[in-house]
Amino acid sequence: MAEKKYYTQSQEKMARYAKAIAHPARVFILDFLAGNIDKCCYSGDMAEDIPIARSTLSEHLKELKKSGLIQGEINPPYIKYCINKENWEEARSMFDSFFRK
Amino acid sequence: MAEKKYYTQSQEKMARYAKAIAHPARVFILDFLAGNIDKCCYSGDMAEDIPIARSTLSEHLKELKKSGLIQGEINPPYIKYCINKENWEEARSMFDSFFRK
DNA sequence: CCTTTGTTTCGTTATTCTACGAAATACAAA
DNA sequence: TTTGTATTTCGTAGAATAACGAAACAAAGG
Repeated sequence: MAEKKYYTQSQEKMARYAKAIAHPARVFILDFLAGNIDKCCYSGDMAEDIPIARSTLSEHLKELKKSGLIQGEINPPYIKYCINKENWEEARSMFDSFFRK
Repeated sequence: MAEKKYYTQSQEKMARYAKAIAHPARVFILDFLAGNIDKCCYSGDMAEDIPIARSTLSEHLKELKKSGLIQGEINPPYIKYCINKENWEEARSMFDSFFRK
């Protein structure tokens, strides 16, 4: 059944990006990765700085990947995480015009 | 018990603002209010454009108020909602520098 | 092949969120 | 005082989130 959508696609997308950022651990991770934008990082690098279970960290990374803000390149035996520049830029400009209204 | 906080106050605050924005209905409301920044709006004005129960709308407004992004002035028999300019500006600049890293 | 290393998935539990309608509140006007 | 209008709070239910440890996986090195 087609639910009646009163909000736009763009508003829905904003909400999705915001949700990805809506947890201190994920803000921390994004800050961490954004500060190393060309270097990228391994999950283990972050695990040393974040005192939560590795499995929990992994779930946060999964959430961020799902949102599109980061991407993970399998680079055995590691997985290299980076900011997804294209989506990061999209989110940046969406938040920018959102707040500029 | 002092939980070990690995994230900063600022990261926590970012997460709180993001959480407020993390629902399409609330993005819609904020767009609505931000577009009428000096005029402000009544809950009923929005209710006409948002096909959800008024009680649900009210809860979203409560969330937004709690986050500090909006404020409600009681102006009987209405309640006038507006963007809280000070916090709005704070959020704007936090997101701005967050994405600019 | 077995082990080690780095990481994710699974199973579970507790908490928080979202939504609704009914009831409550607050004030104005009749 | 009674009625009407605008809005919130309450009670409830179902869905989603967050956290953990145990188990699973995948590749490299012995």
